[in-house]
Amino acid sequence: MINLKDFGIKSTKSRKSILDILESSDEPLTAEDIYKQLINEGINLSTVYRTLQSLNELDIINKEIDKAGKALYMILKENHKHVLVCTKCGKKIYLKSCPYDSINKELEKTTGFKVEDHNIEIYGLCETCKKKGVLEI
Amino acid sequence: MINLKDFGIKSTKSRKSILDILESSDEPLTAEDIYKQLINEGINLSTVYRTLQSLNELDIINKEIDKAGKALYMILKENHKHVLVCTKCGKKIYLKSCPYDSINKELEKTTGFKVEDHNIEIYGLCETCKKKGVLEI
DNA sequence: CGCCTTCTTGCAAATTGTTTGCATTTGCAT
DNA sequence: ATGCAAATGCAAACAATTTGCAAGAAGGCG
Repeated sequence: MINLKDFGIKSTKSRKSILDILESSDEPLTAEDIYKQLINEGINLSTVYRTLQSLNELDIINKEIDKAGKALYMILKENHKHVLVCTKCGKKIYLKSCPYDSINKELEKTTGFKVEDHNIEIYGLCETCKKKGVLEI
Repeated sequence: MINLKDFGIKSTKSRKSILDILESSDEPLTAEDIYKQLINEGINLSTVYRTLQSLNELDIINKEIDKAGKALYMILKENHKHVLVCTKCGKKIYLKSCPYDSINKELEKTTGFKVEDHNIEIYGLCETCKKKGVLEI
């Protein structure tokens, strides 16, 4: 469990709750998602946004923008940067490691580009939908 | 040059202008970008948005969301789906083909996931910035 | 060519997600 | 415990995008 004081910001009830939610979720969450889980604690939506911004600046969480333009936030452990997205049922399979590392080295040679980081979303059919697909034709 | 009637929508002056701009740009554009290039033609911003939505639904253009949450649109020729992004100067190098195709086959075997499509952004340093970086240390 | 229906447009107002100003409250170093 | 800087709530501001509606244009058909 992260201690926010170590990061130079005050450890408040709101922040701890928000961090808690992020730490226990294995899916990226929107500000709204988090806010809804906190209505009973009386935490303001602005506070959620401001906290998420702080956590992001401190590199405790990661911020990305989804296809609809909404911001998604998730804890930075080993980051889920490689995702298989099923185009039929929407299921996401998060990969633990990058299957492309070897190719990246080759890419560096051929383009002269030094690879530092990357995000990959692969679209396709999960095992279930793949099977169903065959039956439906 | 695309004929919009073939796609089942009316070919209006506004739409032709917007399509023209998209066709002659090799960079993704925001609705605002396009709108600014059309102020002298008196085209409304809503029209730009509505046209972009139609073109996107017809798969004539591609829509993606940038880090700031703004929508970027670009013509779908051979789609620039593989991009090297320089984290220093922001330069983008669009790759013509996917360097990972071989690995995707392997991925299909190990995860049972049928790969249909993917988007890749690779972050790093372009050749120029890579050299500068070394000197600055 | 002109008419008619249907699709498009302009305009202004609404929506959505996110940010900000300010007065009040809270954490926490001393 | 006390004081000050940092954090919060609230309401209002914002920016990007969407929508309702009335007016205007496209293009199929006679």
